[in-house]
Amino acid sequence: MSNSANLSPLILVDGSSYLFRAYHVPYLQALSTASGQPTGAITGVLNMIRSLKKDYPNGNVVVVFDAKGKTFRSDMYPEYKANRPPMPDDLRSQIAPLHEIIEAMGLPLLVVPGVEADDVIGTLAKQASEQGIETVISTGDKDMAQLVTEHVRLINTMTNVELDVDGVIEKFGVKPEQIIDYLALMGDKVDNIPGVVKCGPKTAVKWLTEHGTLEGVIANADKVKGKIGENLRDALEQLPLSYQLATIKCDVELEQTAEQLQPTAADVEKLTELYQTFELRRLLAELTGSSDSEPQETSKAKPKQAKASTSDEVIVQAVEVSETQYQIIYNQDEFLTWLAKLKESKRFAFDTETTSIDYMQAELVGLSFACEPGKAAYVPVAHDYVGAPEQLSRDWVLAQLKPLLESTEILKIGQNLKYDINVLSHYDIEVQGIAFDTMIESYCFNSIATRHNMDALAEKYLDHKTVHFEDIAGKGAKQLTFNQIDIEKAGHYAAEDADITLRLHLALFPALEQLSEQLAVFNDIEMPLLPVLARMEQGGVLIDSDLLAEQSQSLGQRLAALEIEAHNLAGQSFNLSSPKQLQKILFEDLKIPVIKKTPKGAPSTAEEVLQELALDYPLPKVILENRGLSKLKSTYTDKLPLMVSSRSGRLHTSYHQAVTATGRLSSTEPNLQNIPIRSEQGRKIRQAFIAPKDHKIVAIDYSQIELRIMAHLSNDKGLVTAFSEGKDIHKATAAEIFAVPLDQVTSEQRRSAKAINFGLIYGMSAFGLAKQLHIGRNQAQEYMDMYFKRYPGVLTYMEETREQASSQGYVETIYGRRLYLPDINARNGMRKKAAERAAINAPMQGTAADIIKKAMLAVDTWLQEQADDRIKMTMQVHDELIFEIHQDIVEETTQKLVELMNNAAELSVPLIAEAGMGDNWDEAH
DNA sequence: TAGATGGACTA
DNA sequence: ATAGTCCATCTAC
Repeated sequence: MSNSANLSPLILVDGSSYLFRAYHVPYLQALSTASGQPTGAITGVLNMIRSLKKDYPNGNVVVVFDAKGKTFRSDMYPEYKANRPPMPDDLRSQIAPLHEIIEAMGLPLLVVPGVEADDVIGTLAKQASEQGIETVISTGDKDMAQLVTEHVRLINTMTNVELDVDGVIEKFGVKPEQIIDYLALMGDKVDNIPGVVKCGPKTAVKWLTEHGTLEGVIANADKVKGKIGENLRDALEQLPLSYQLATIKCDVELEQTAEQLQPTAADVEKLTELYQTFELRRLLAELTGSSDSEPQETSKAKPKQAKASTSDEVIVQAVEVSETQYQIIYNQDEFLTWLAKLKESKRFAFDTETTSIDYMQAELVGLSFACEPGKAAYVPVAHDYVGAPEQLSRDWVLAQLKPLLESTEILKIGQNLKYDINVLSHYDIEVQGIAFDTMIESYCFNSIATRHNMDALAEKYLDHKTVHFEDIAGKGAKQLTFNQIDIEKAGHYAAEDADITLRLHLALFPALEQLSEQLAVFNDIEMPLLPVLARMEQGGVLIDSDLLAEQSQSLGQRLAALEIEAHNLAGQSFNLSSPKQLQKILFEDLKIPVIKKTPKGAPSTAEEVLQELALDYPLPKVILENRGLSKLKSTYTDKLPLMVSSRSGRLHTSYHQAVTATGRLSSTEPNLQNIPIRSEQGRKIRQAFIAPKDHKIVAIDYSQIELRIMAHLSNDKGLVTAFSEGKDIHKATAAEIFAVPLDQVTSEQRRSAKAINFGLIYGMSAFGLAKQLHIGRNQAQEYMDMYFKRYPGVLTYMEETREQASSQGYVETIYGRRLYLPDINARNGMRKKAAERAAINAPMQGTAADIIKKAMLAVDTWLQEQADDRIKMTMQVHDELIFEIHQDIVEETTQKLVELMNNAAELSVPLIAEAGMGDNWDEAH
């Protein structure tokens, strides 16, 4: 790797680019000292420097930051970076300490006024190249690609992507020396550099490939056709300026040359002090050499642990793997050797490869395993393309594996294990010992840090880019299924899946273990829930497809009639379901006044708007009815019957356990959590969710669970009392706000109170409440003031929650499930306010989610004990569980289920579940 | 053909 | 005003 000149490579760190990026990493944003000084960006940059030093042990690290104030580019072009918001205070406050730390580490630190860090880096790289010194520039900024030469490479330390000359060509499609031309053509929104309108990377590459340079493109501008050609010609005058702005200056006058910038000895005393001040415990431990004797601080006393989870950093540490050994298994001996190894290791990671992502249709094609990092095996059993080698038989392999997979002693590690469990259940294997799902580990660790699919997790936590399924199967219509993929390619992919899953577990679980409450959510709620959800998915629900077909038909007729009526009223034919066409007709042709605009600025045709317009005009009413009905038809009556499994004759959803920010489940394909209920037409769809012969549908839902949780959390005396006395809570609220006796509350007053109660759960603003109730803002504010006067405990709770969110960067449920709120201290007022509302809502919504999950566990445990196939839990809809129960035992079973749900949590107010029963879901509700 | 947009459905 | 999923349309590739 080192070059012939045998000099240490120069490692130039673009400190400012990393500082900004680290600042925006949610996981880092939550970090601060006990006294509230934010440290996330400091931590991020230091971690990055640390990993650079590890990757380039003999490298000569130099760190460069932007200086304060304007640069020569602003003189050239006053609008340069004029759009940039000022630097947020919580970032600014991290810069000086970071500089101090870097200097104490003994690393040369350059901050040169009048130019940007890029220019300093460019200058040093050029000098180094002239001396024959290899240079590596560590940056996240694509503009730096212009500096790449034979002797200068870029490394993005956050993604671990290295770019040399060929890399630049591959990534950008142009050579490094064309990068400036490329940037000039595209312009830069962020830096406010003008470019050619509508010219993105694709067009820029196309032109530069044709004409070589910006000059070439300019010379040939008159030949470019179409709108984009006009745009190019419009831009001709300012393109030279854009070129100048995009050019990194490589002749900055510096006090020291590249050669003179050498590290000095670290000032350990100063460093220690700084690390202590900023509570950078891991770095401190490394500095004082105590890292190996005490790998984790968590095994110590409790108070320390509590502190560690509020202000300290929990690091996800990946295992180092020097090389990987992935094996494809074709014969019985090799297989049995692996089997013995798995058995011996007491825990292993596995993954199934199948023909479909739909668990009801999937057929097993192969399995992969790993029990030490870097080593994994793939066992193909059903690749059937022409010329596929002979493979072990699926039945034999599964028969051998069955005892292991069903053992409660041997622990399983997987990524989205619910899928594998469902697939294997079709081969008569009931997986047990389900201990670690890496998807859920990541979710419990931080629900919003990343998506929780394997590719994303590997990139984020292992710094590893996995082979993606599309890479081996292709995409679009001609995507192959797994059985059609060449075994050698498939084998590497599949083995990597198992290996990465194991490595993710080894990285994530120890991190999770440092957060005792989240570990409990993982161990006591989420992992036990996984097989329960698998059973519900597998069991499915029964629908009456004929009834839905009838409804589709009658909806179709009504829609046709509405369409004709709408065309008549509009005086022209148009597509009723096109908001765009409707906008034109309503607001241009019919000249109806615009009430509200969409986020993009177009006049809105949303329901609330049409509702209002319907008072004065006939067309909006027709559109409204059409909208509602066509939604019902396309999403429900047409679609649901098509999704019935031919295998079971029932409808099987997928519940997702790692999607929502707050801890709720979500449901897809189909979504059973948004089946209509409000409109008359909508309820008809619920009538198609039926019980099997001799069975009843029982639906049990929690009454006002989120408000009860609010009462519990706020411990407001009035609210707790109201619930304890079993009052109609909206009515009771109305009586307080409007200062009337309970029995004199009007229905209008109750409605307002109900809106306020909902508003509270949603982190209400006077603005939002006013909109909801169609009243003035002042009036809404008066209602709120009165509410908080009557329920002061709630006000205190809200204030404390905002305060807590702001100081620690997250809020939590009563079981300690956390939601991080990266925007809680945002400078942008809108984002900050939105984060505050989420902060208010999450503890209530999330605690409700925790409680119903606990109820599901209790119910499932009881059902397993009963082992009675006349009772089945079929659906969960956030605060409601739906069952199929044989009519002979429906009464006593329902009573028992209600009791289990009522006892799922102990709050300071009663937790009440209410049951309904019927032949279909509509009747049961 | 993928992604954005605007709208509608749920708790 | 909190949290989601899914649909049709339109646009850009």
